[in-house]
Amino acid sequence: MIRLTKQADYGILLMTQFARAGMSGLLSTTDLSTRSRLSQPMVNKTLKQLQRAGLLVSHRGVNGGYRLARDAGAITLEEIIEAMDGPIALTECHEHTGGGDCGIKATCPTRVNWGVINSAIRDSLAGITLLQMIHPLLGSRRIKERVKTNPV
Amino acid sequence: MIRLTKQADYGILLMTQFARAGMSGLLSTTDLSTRSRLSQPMVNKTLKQLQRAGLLVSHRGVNGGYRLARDAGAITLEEIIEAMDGPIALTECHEHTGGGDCGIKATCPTRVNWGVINSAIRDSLAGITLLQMIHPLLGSRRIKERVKTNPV
DNA sequence: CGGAATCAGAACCAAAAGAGTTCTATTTTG
DNA sequence: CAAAATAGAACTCTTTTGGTTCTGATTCCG
Repeated sequence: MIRLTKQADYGILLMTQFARAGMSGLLSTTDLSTRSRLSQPMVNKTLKQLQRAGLLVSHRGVNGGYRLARDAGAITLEEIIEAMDGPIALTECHEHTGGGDCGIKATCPTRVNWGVINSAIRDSLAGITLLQMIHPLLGSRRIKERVKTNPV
Repeated sequence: MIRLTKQADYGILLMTQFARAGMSGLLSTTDLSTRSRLSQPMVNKTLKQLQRAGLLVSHRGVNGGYRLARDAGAITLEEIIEAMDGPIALTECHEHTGGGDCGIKATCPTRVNWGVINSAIRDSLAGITLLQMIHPLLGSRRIKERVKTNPV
C-alpha cells in the first residue's frame, strides 16, 4: 500500500496549525498537543524534525515555542513530507540523494520512465502550499482544473 | 519514505517481461525465475497475485504458464501497483474502497485537497502503459513534455 | 541567581508491516 | 498414473514504524 507514514501525516497536520496562526504565531508543544489531540511526546518529536528541516524556527525557554520559518505560501507539501519521511521516490534507484544502485543502472530500460514518474509525483506535491491547504475550496478548484485539462 | 514495496517492483519487472514476450507468449514460473534472477517462490507468489487481479491468465499442467490478459498497451502501472500493494492513496481517508473514516470526515478542511492530490498521483501512474515501459525513450519523451508544460 | 518552562537529541521498546519460504492441494498433459 | 505446472494458505524472520522515556541545554522571570 502506498501511503504516507503517520509521522508525515502529523507533520502536515501541525504545519497547518502554524499556517492558521500566521508567521508571527508562536506555538508551544503543549499548545499544539491540546489543539491536535496528539500526545505531547509525539508532537514534540514531530516539531523537532520540522525544525531540523528548516521549516520551523524554535525559541527555547519560558514562553518559548515554534513558529513558521517562512510564509505559509512558500512551504510545500513536498517539503513537509520529505522532512518527515525522507526522499520521495517510488523506486530506490531514483532517490534524490543517489543512494541506491541496482547494478544495471546504466542499461536498465525502464529507468528513464521511473525518473519521469517520480518527478511527476514530486511535482504534484510541490504544487500544493500550506496556504492552499488551509483554504481548501479555493486551492483545490484551481488544481482540479489543471489536472482535468492536463492529465499526465 | 514513500516507496513502492518490493512486491510491486517485482510485479512491474515481471509484467515487462510478459510485455516483451507479446500477447501470445506463455511463460512459466521457472522461465521467469531464470530471466529475472528472482527466487522461484517469489516469482510464483507474484504471478499468482497478478493472475488474481486479472492482469495475467494462467494455464495449468505440463507446459503451462501465464500470459498477458490484455495487450501491453492496455495495462497501466496503476493497475499493476494496485494489484500488488492495494489501493493507491496517500491518506487513509481517501482510499477508493472507502474504508477509513477519521470521524471528522464531513468537516475536515484539508480533505478536498487530499482527494485532488491522490487522484493526481493515480493519474500519473494510470498514464503509463506497459508498452511505454518497454520503449523508454519514446514513452518518456512524450510524458516529460506534458509534465514540463503542465505542472500540477 | 535559581528554578521552572521549554526545546534538543538520543536511546529504547513494542507493535505492525514486509519479504520470503514452505507445504499441501488441484489441474493438465503425455 | 506420473510429472509438471499453477492455487492458496500458513508460517517465520527481518525491518520499519509508532510511540515513549530519559538526559541535557537554553531562556525567562521572579
